[in-house]
Amino acid sequence: MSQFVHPNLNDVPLPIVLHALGDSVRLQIVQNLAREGELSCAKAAPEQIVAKSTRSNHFKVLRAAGIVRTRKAGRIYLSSLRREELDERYPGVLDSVLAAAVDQAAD
Amino acid sequence: MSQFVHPNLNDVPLPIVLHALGDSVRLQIVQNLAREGELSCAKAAPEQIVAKSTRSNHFKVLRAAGIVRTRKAGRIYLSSLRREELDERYPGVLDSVLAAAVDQAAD
DNA sequence: TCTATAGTTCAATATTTCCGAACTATTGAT
DNA sequence: ATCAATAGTTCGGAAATATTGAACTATAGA
Repeated sequence: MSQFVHPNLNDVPLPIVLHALGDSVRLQIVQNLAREGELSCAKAAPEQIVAKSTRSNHFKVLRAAGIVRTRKAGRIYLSSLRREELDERYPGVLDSVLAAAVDQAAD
Repeated sequence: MSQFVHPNLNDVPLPIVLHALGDSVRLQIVQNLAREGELSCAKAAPEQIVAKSTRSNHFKVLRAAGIVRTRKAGRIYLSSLRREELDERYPGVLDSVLAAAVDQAAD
């Protein structure tokens, strides 16, 4: 049903962004999107890790934080990072987080 | 009782750091410490905002995330940012967060 | 049209966070 | 020495969040 709401980044306070990034599953999703570009929910966060409904909720959190944009393509939902926008609003934050996350990846 | 535990930053995963920063009260504490240097708990986070016990817990979270170091001085506990260490472990993260937080401050 | 797939929503449970109350330790005054 | 005040911690329960399975929606393909 719902076509998703993607907030204007000016309306997203910094703690919301950091909170969204401050979860290992979501951070992994963000990393995957950074590495691979647009991905389906399933590919961005394999279901072994969390239940399908939890995963869906993680994407909701990421969207609400302005970190991810999701569009529907057939029966799939493709998400991608809002990199430039985010970098304009909060310069360096996403970049440094992604750089820091690189050496943590355990897959 | 407890003399505080301050983890080695190598033992602190990135999501823990981001989670600690992803709360408006804690972020404000961090900003205050960045601006003023070493501060007592009370000065870093005035009690009007949250209960004393909550504030105490926020500091515990910040310590566990390796963001803050606390030492006892008389009946006061002085906390300060672990800036250099944090910057060595996660370059740019704290700096960009502090820079981004500046224009958000509402006091 | 029937079945499978991808994801959402909902309601219940599990986990976290927040708070007040009781406690510890230190200081300063009497 | 004792008493009162201050700064913070710890604890247990209440409030808020997160996670999950089950039921649902929508699309695609046979």
